[in-house]
Amino acid sequence: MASSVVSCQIRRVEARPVFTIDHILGLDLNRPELRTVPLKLYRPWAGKILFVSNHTILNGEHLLMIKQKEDAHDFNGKPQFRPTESFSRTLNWYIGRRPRTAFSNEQIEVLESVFLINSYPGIGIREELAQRLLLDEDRIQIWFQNRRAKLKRSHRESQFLMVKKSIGDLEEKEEE
Amino acid sequence: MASSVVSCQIRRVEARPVFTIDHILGLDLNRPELRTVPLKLYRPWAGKILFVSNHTILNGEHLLMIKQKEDAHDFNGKPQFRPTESFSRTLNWYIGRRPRTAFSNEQIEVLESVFLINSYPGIGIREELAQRLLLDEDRIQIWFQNRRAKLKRSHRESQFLMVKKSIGDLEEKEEE
DNA sequence: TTCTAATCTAATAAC
DNA sequence: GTTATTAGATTAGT
Repeated sequence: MASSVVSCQIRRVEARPVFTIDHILGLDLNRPELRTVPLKLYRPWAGKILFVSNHTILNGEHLLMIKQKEDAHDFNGKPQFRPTESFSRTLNWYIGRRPRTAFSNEQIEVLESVFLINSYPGIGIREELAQRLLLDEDRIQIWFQNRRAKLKRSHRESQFLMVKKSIGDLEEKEEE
Repeated sequence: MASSVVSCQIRRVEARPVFTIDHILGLDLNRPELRTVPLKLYRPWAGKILFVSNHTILNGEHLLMIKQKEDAHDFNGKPQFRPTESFSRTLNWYIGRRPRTAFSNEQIEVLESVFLINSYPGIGIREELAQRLLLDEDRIQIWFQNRRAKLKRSHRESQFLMVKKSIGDLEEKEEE
Protein backbone atom coordinates (compact mmCIF):
# COMPACT_ATOMS: atom_id res chain seq x y z
CA MET A 1 0.00 0.00 0.00
CA ALA A 2 1.62 3.24 -1.15
CA SER A 3 0.86 6.73 0.05
CA SER A 4 1.98 10.15 -1.09
CA VAL A 5 3.10 13.15 0.91
CA VAL A 6 1.68 16.53 0.00
CA SER A 7 2.98 19.89 1.09
CA CYS A 8 0.35 22.51 1.75
CA GLN A 9 -0.37 26.14 2.38
CA ILE A 10 -3.53 28.08 3.17
CA ARG A 11 -4.21 31.61 2.00
CA ARG A 12 -7.92 32.30 2.16
CA VAL A 13 -11.11 30.92 3.66
CA GLU A 14 -14.43 29.57 2.47
CA ALA A 15 -17.62 28.38 4.14
CA ARG A 16 -17.36 24.90 2.62
CA PRO A 17 -14.88 23.03 0.46
CA VAL A 18 -15.52 24.00 -3.14
CA PHE A 19 -14.20 22.08 -6.10
CA THR A 20 -15.39 23.69 -9.28
CA ILE A 21 -14.53 23.79 -12.92
CA ASP A 22 -14.64 27.56 -12.64
CA HIS A 23 -11.76 27.36 -10.20
CA ILE A 24 -9.90 25.00 -12.46
CA LEU A 25 -10.37 27.33 -15.38
CA GLY A 26 -9.73 30.55 -13.46
CA LEU A 27 -6.50 29.33 -11.93
CA ASP A 28 -3.42 31.44 -11.82
CA LEU A 29 -0.25 29.60 -10.88
CA ASN A 30 2.20 32.44 -10.34
CA ARG A 31 2.25 32.89 -6.55
CA PRO A 32 4.94 30.77 -5.01
CA GLU A 33 5.10 32.49 -1.58
CA LEU A 34 4.74 29.29 0.41
CA ARG A 35 5.11 27.68 3.77
CA THR A 36 4.15 24.09 3.52
CA VAL A 37 2.72 21.39 5.74
CA PRO A 38 2.84 17.70 4.83
CA LEU A 39 -0.44 15.91 4.21
CA LYS A 40 -0.81 12.21 3.66
CA LEU A 41 -3.14 11.18 0.89
CA TYR A 42 -3.89 7.66 -0.14
CA ARG A 43 -4.06 7.89 -3.88
CA PRO A 44 -1.26 5.92 -5.51
CA TRP A 45 -3.27 5.63 -8.72
CA ALA A 46 -2.91 9.25 -9.81
CA GLY A 47 0.86 9.70 -9.71
CA LYS A 48 2.80 11.87 -7.33
CA ILE A 49 1.32 14.95 -5.70
CA LEU A 50 3.82 17.79 -5.51
CA PHE A 51 2.10 20.35 -3.29
CA VAL A 52 -1.16 21.90 -2.22
CA SER A 53 -1.62 25.62 -1.84
CA ASN A 54 -4.80 27.30 -0.64
CA HIS A 55 -6.77 26.19 -3.62
CA THR A 56 -4.52 24.10 -5.80
CA ILE A 57 -2.97 20.67 -5.86
CA LEU A 58 -0.10 20.13 -8.21
CA ASN A 59 0.04 16.54 -9.25
CA GLY A 60 3.06 16.12 -11.46
CA GLU A 61 2.04 17.74 -14.71
CA HIS A 62 -1.55 17.70 -13.54
CA LEU A 63 -3.49 20.00 -11.32
CA LEU A 64 -6.60 20.28 -9.23
CA MET A 65 -8.34 23.25 -7.64
CA ILE A 66 -9.59 23.16 -4.08
CA LYS A 67 -10.70 25.58 -1.38
CA GLN A 68 -10.36 25.08 2.33
CA LYS A 69 -13.14 25.12 4.93
CA GLU A 70 -11.57 27.25 7.64
CA ASP A 71 -8.54 29.37 8.10
CA ALA A 72 -5.90 27.44 9.99
CA HIS A 73 -2.71 28.79 11.52
CA ASP A 74 0.41 27.16 12.89
CA PHE A 75 2.29 28.29 16.04
CA ASN A 76 3.92 31.13 14.15
CA GLY A 77 0.57 32.52 13.09
CA LYS A 78 1.21 31.37 9.55
CA PRO A 79 -1.66 29.77 7.68
CA GLN A 80 -1.60 25.99 7.75
CA PHE A 81 -3.31 23.24 5.83
CA ARG A 82 -5.55 21.29 8.19
CA PRO A 83 -7.95 19.12 6.18
CA THR A 84 -11.24 18.26 7.86
CA GLU A 85 -12.81 14.84 7.59
CA SER A 86 -15.38 16.01 5.05
CA PHE A 87 -12.70 17.92 3.17
CA SER A 88 -10.60 14.80 2.79
CA ARG A 89 -13.61 12.82 1.66
CA THR A 90 -14.48 15.39 -0.96
CA LEU A 91 -10.85 15.61 -2.02
CA ASN A 92 -10.65 11.87 -2.46
CA TRP A 93 -13.87 11.94 -4.46
CA TYR A 94 -12.52 14.57 -6.80
CA ILE A 95 -9.11 13.02 -7.19
CA GLY A 96 -10.17 9.42 -7.06
CA ARG A 97 -11.87 6.90 -9.20
CA ARG A 98 -15.50 5.97 -9.58
CA PRO A 99 -16.86 4.23 -6.50
CA ARG A 100 -16.90 0.50 -7.03
CA THR A 101 -20.31 -0.67 -8.20
CA ALA A 102 -21.76 -3.55 -6.22
CA PHE A 103 -23.87 -5.64 -8.55
CA SER A 104 -26.73 -7.58 -6.99
CA ASN A 105 -27.01 -11.33 -7.40
CA GLU A 106 -29.96 -10.83 -9.71
CA GLN A 107 -28.08 -8.36 -11.87
CA ILE A 108 -25.11 -10.71 -12.14
CA GLU A 109 -27.45 -13.57 -13.01
CA VAL A 110 -28.98 -11.68 -15.91
CA LEU A 111 -25.63 -10.38 -17.12
CA GLU A 112 -24.17 -13.90 -17.04
CA SER A 113 -27.16 -15.29 -18.92
CA VAL A 114 -26.79 -12.71 -21.64
CA PHE A 115 -23.02 -13.26 -21.70
CA LEU A 116 -23.53 -16.95 -22.41
CA ILE A 117 -25.45 -16.02 -25.53
CA ASN A 118 -23.68 -12.85 -26.62
CA SER A 119 -20.47 -11.65 -25.08
CA TYR A 120 -20.31 -8.62 -27.37
CA PRO A 121 -23.69 -6.92 -26.91
CA GLY A 122 -24.22 -3.86 -29.12
CA ILE A 123 -25.36 -0.49 -27.87
CA GLY A 124 -29.05 -1.48 -28.06
CA ILE A 125 -28.74 -4.54 -25.89
CA ARG A 126 -26.52 -2.67 -23.45
CA GLU A 127 -29.09 0.10 -23.19
CA GLU A 128 -31.88 -2.38 -22.66
CA LEU A 129 -29.93 -4.22 -19.97
CA ALA A 130 -29.15 -0.92 -18.31
CA GLN A 131 -32.81 0.05 -18.17
CA ARG A 132 -33.86 -3.39 -17.07
CA LEU A 133 -31.23 -3.71 -14.35
CA LEU A 134 -31.31 -0.07 -13.22
CA LEU A 135 -27.64 0.39 -14.08
CA ASP A 136 -25.78 2.84 -16.29
CA GLU A 137 -25.13 1.58 -19.77
CA ASP A 138 -21.45 2.28 -19.27
CA ARG A 139 -21.32 -0.05 -16.24
CA ILE A 140 -22.79 -2.77 -18.46
CA GLN A 141 -20.13 -2.19 -21.06
CA ILE A 142 -17.33 -2.32 -18.49
CA TRP A 143 -18.87 -5.45 -16.99
CA PHE A 144 -18.76 -7.20 -20.35
CA GLN A 145 -15.19 -6.08 -20.94
CA ASN A 146 -14.11 -7.48 -17.60
CA ARG A 147 -16.18 -10.63 -18.12
CA ARG A 148 -14.47 -11.31 -21.46
CA ALA A 149 -11.10 -10.80 -19.83
CA LYS A 150 -12.06 -13.28 -17.13
CA LEU A 151 -13.16 -15.83 -19.72
CA LYS A 152 -9.91 -15.46 -21.59
CA ARG A 153 -7.95 -15.82 -18.35
CA SER A 154 -9.76 -19.01 -17.38
CA HIS A 155 -9.26 -20.30 -20.91
CA ARG A 156 -5.53 -19.71 -20.67
CA GLU A 157 -5.41 -21.32 -17.24
CA SER A 158 -7.23 -24.47 -18.33
CA GLN A 159 -4.93 -24.74 -21.34
CA PHE A 160 -1.96 -24.41 -19.02
CA LEU A 161 -3.36 -27.16 -16.80
CA MET A 162 -3.87 -29.41 -19.81
CA VAL A 163 -0.30 -28.91 -20.95
CA LYS A 164 0.91 -29.56 -17.40
CA LYS A 165 -1.18 -32.73 -17.20
CA SER A 166 0.10 -34.13 -20.48
CA ILE A 167 3.65 -33.47 -19.35
CA GLY A 168 2.85 -35.33 -16.13
CA ASP A 169 1.40 -38.24 -18.12
CA LEU A 170 4.54 -38.36 -20.23
CA GLU A 171 6.76 -38.51 -17.15
CA GLU A 172 4.65 -41.32 -15.66
CA LYS A 173 5.07 -43.29 -18.86
CA GLU A 174 8.81 -42.81 -18.78
CA GLU A 175 8.93 -44.30 -15.29
CA GLU A 176 7.35 -47.55 -16.52
CA MET B 1 -14.31 -1.88 -45.86
CA ALA B 2 -15.46 -5.37 -44.93
CA SER B 3 -19.00 -6.71 -44.86
CA SER B 4 -20.50 -9.96 -43.61
CA VAL B 5 -22.99 -12.26 -45.25
CA VAL B 6 -25.85 -13.59 -43.15
CA SER B 7 -28.14 -16.43 -44.06
CA CYS B 8 -31.70 -16.10 -42.88
CA GLN B 9 -35.04 -17.79 -42.40
CA ILE B 10 -38.46 -16.61 -41.22
CA ARG B 11 -40.85 -18.69 -39.19
CA ARG B 12 -43.28 -16.38 -37.45
CA VAL B 13 -44.55 -12.83 -37.59
CA GLU B 14 -44.78 -9.83 -35.30
CA ALA B 15 -46.28 -6.37 -35.56
CA ARG B 16 -42.88 -4.69 -35.12
CA PRO B 17 -39.29 -5.82 -34.80
CA VAL B 18 -38.71 -6.84 -31.20
CA PHE B 19 -35.29 -7.13 -29.59
CA THR B 20 -35.60 -8.01 -25.95
CA ILE B 21 -33.49 -9.47 -23.21
CA ASP B 22 -36.41 -11.79 -22.50
CA HIS B 23 -35.97 -13.25 -25.93
CA ILE B 24 -32.26 -13.54 -25.50
CA LEU B 25 -32.72 -15.28 -22.20
CA GLY B 26 -35.61 -17.46 -23.32
CA LEU B 27 -33.86 -18.64 -26.43
CA ASP B 28 -33.89 -22.22 -27.56
CA LEU B 29 -31.35 -23.06 -30.18
CA ASN B 30 -32.39 -26.55 -31.25
CA ARG B 31 -34.41 -26.03 -34.40
CA PRO B 32 -32.16 -26.24 -37.41
CA GLU B 33 -34.84 -26.73 -40.07
CA LEU B 34 -33.64 -23.91 -42.26
CA ARG B 35 -33.82 -22.45 -45.72
CA THR B 36 -31.61 -19.48 -45.87
CA VAL B 37 -31.33 -16.19 -47.74
CA PRO B 38 -28.20 -14.08 -47.73
CA LEU B 39 -28.29 -10.67 -46.03
CA LYS B 40 -25.50 -8.16 -46.08
CA LEU B 41 -24.68 -6.51 -42.79
CA TYR B 42 -22.04 -3.91 -42.32
CA ARG B 43 -20.56 -4.70 -38.93
CA PRO B 44 -16.93 -5.83 -39.17
CA TRP B 45 -16.31 -4.84 -35.57
CA ALA B 46 -18.24 -7.68 -33.96
CA GLY B 47 -16.73 -10.69 -35.66
CA LYS B 48 -18.37 -12.94 -38.25
CA ILE B 49 -22.11 -13.52 -38.44
CA LEU B 50 -22.99 -17.13 -39.23
CA PHE B 51 -26.74 -17.18 -39.80
CA VAL B 52 -30.10 -15.73 -38.91
CA SER B 53 -33.17 -17.84 -38.29
CA ASN B 54 -36.62 -16.44 -37.58
CA HIS B 55 -35.58 -14.80 -34.38
CA THR B 56 -31.90 -15.42 -33.92
CA ILE B 57 -28.59 -14.27 -35.33
CA LEU B 58 -25.65 -16.50 -34.68
CA ASN B 59 -22.50 -14.48 -34.61
CA GLY B 60 -19.59 -16.85 -34.13
CA GLU B 61 -19.91 -17.93 -30.51
CA HIS B 62 -22.26 -15.03 -29.98
CA LEU B 63 -25.95 -14.64 -30.53
CA LEU B 64 -28.68 -12.08 -30.88
CA MET B 65 -32.47 -12.38 -30.84
CA ILE B 66 -34.65 -10.68 -33.39
CA LYS B 67 -38.20 -10.86 -34.68
CA GLN B 68 -39.34 -9.95 -38.16
CA LYS B 69 -41.99 -7.39 -39.13
CA GLU B 70 -43.97 -9.34 -41.69
CA ASP B 71 -44.11 -12.81 -43.02
CA ALA B 72 -42.18 -13.06 -46.25
CA HIS B 73 -42.13 -15.90 -48.76
CA ASP B 74 -39.92 -16.80 -51.67
CA PHE B 75 -41.11 -18.20 -55.02
CA ASN B 76 -41.53 -21.66 -53.56
CA GLY B 77 -43.82 -20.35 -50.83
CA LYS B 78 -41.12 -20.86 -48.24
CA PRO B 79 -40.63 -18.13 -45.65
CA GLN B 80 -37.85 -15.72 -46.55
CA PHE B 81 -35.91 -13.07 -44.72
CA ARG B 82 -36.75 -9.67 -46.18
CA PRO B 83 -35.56 -6.94 -43.83
CA THR B 84 -37.49 -3.67 -43.95
CA GLU B 85 -35.75 -0.32 -43.68
CA SER B 86 -36.83 0.17 -40.08
CA PHE B 87 -35.93 -3.42 -39.26
CA SER B 88 -32.41 -2.93 -40.55
CA ARG B 89 -32.08 0.30 -38.62
CA THR B 90 -33.18 -1.39 -35.43
CA LEU B 91 -30.92 -4.35 -36.13
CA ASN B 92 -27.97 -2.05 -36.66
CA TRP B 93 -28.82 -0.24 -33.45
CA TYR B 94 -28.83 -3.45 -31.47
CA ILE B 95 -25.74 -4.89 -33.06
CA GLY B 96 -23.86 -1.67 -33.57
CA ARG B 97 -21.97 0.87 -31.56
CA ARG B 98 -23.07 3.96 -29.73
CA PRO B 99 -23.99 6.80 -32.08
CA ARG B 100 -21.07 9.15 -32.39
CA THR B 101 -21.36 12.08 -30.02
CA ALA B 102 -20.95 15.49 -31.62
CA PHE B 103 -19.42 17.84 -29.07
CA SER B 104 -20.24 21.51 -29.45
CA ASN B 105 -17.50 24.11 -29.78
CA GLU B 106 -18.24 25.34 -26.29
CA GLN B 107 -18.03 21.86 -24.83
CA ILE B 108 -14.72 21.24 -26.59
CA GLU B 109 -13.43 24.59 -25.34
CA VAL B 110 -14.14 23.74 -21.73
CA LEU B 111 -12.80 20.21 -22.05
CA GLU B 112 -9.59 21.52 -23.62
CA SER B 113 -9.18 24.12 -20.88
CA VAL B 114 -9.52 21.49 -18.20
CA PHE B 115 -7.22 19.15 -20.11
CA LEU B 116 -4.48 21.79 -20.09
CA ILE B 117 -4.61 21.77 -16.31
CA ASN B 118 -5.44 18.17 -15.56
CA SER B 119 -5.42 15.45 -18.18
CA TYR B 120 -6.42 12.78 -15.64
CA PRO B 121 -9.58 14.18 -14.02
CA GLY B 122 -10.96 12.04 -11.20
CA ILE B 123 -14.53 10.90 -10.94
CA GLY B 124 -15.61 14.11 -9.20
CA ILE B 125 -14.31 16.46 -11.86
CA ARG B 126 -15.70 14.23 -14.58
CA GLU B 127 -19.12 14.26 -12.92
CA GLU B 128 -18.99 18.01 -12.53
CA LEU B 129 -17.99 18.50 -16.15
CA ALA B 130 -20.77 16.17 -17.21
CA GLN B 131 -23.37 18.18 -15.30
CA ARG B 132 -21.95 21.45 -16.50
CA LEU B 133 -21.73 20.45 -20.14
CA LEU B 134 -24.93 18.38 -20.26
CA LEU B 135 -23.01 15.25 -21.22
CA ASP B 136 -22.78 11.78 -19.73
CA GLU B 137 -19.86 11.27 -17.41
CA ASP B 138 -18.60 8.35 -19.45
CA ARG B 139 -18.47 10.51 -22.60
CA ILE B 140 -16.20 12.84 -20.62
CA GLN B 141 -14.02 9.92 -19.62
CA ILE B 142 -13.74 8.66 -23.20
CA TRP B 143 -13.01 12.18 -24.39
CA PHE B 144 -10.07 12.45 -22.01
CA GLN B 145 -8.80 9.03 -23.02
CA ASN B 146 -8.86 9.99 -26.69
CA ARG B 147 -7.39 13.40 -25.90
CA ARG B 148 -4.45 11.84 -24.09
CA ALA B 149 -3.88 9.49 -27.01
CA LYS B 150 -3.91 12.46 -29.37
CA LEU B 151 -1.40 14.32 -27.22
CA LYS B 152 0.91 11.34 -27.15
CA ARG B 153 0.58 10.93 -30.92
CA SER B 154 1.48 14.56 -31.57
CA HIS B 155 4.37 14.22 -29.14
CA ARG B 156 5.71 11.23 -31.04
CA GLU B 157 5.29 13.05 -34.34
CA SER B 158 7.14 16.16 -33.22
CA GLN B 159 9.94 14.00 -31.85
CA PHE B 160 10.11 12.20 -35.18
CA LEU B 161 10.33 15.54 -36.98
CA MET B 162 13.11 16.69 -34.68
CA VAL B 163 15.12 13.54 -35.33
CA LYS B 164 14.51 13.92 -39.06
CA LYS B 165 15.62 17.55 -38.94
CA SER B 166 18.84 16.79 -37.08
CA ILE B 167 19.65 14.08 -39.59
CA GLY B 168 19.04 16.61 -42.35
CA ASP B 169 21.34 19.11 -40.62
CA LEU B 170 24.03 16.46 -40.33
CA GLU B 171 23.83 15.67 -44.04
CA GLU B 172 24.05 19.36 -44.91
CA LYS B 173 27.21 19.67 -42.83
CA GLU B 174 28.77 16.67 -44.55
CA GLU B 175 28.21 18.33 -47.92
CA GLU B 176 30.27 21.35 -46.89
C1' DT C 1 -8.82 12.47 -46.29
C1' DT C 2 -8.30 13.90 -41.82
C1' DC C 3 -9.85 14.00 -37.32
C1' DT C 4 -11.74 11.87 -33.53
C1' DA C 5 -15.52 9.10 -31.05
C1' DA C 6 -16.18 4.38 -29.92
C1' DT C 7 -14.52 -0.14 -29.08
C1' DC C 8 -11.42 -3.74 -27.89
C1' DT C 9 -7.48 -6.11 -25.32
C1' DA C 10 -4.17 -6.54 -21.80
C1' DA C 11 -2.28 -5.06 -17.75
C1' DT C 12 -2.80 -3.14 -13.44
C1' DA C 13 -4.84 -0.57 -9.43
C1' DA C 14 -8.10 -0.57 -5.88
C1' DC C 15 -11.20 -2.42 -2.76
C1' DG D 1 -12.11 -12.07 -6.80
C1' DT D 2 -14.13 -8.36 -9.26
C1' DT D 3 -14.76 -3.40 -10.61
C1' DA D 4 -12.30 0.74 -12.45
C1' DT D 5 -8.74 2.80 -15.10
C1' DT D 6 -5.11 3.10 -18.25
C1' DA D 7 -2.34 2.77 -22.79
C1' DG D 8 -2.40 1.42 -27.22
C1' DA D 9 -4.37 -0.37 -31.40
C1' DT D 10 -8.44 -0.40 -34.37
C1' DT D 11 -12.78 0.70 -36.35
C1' DA D 12 -15.77 3.85 -38.20
C1' DG D 13 -18.66 8.35 -38.49
C1' DT D 14 -18.59 13.42 -40.31
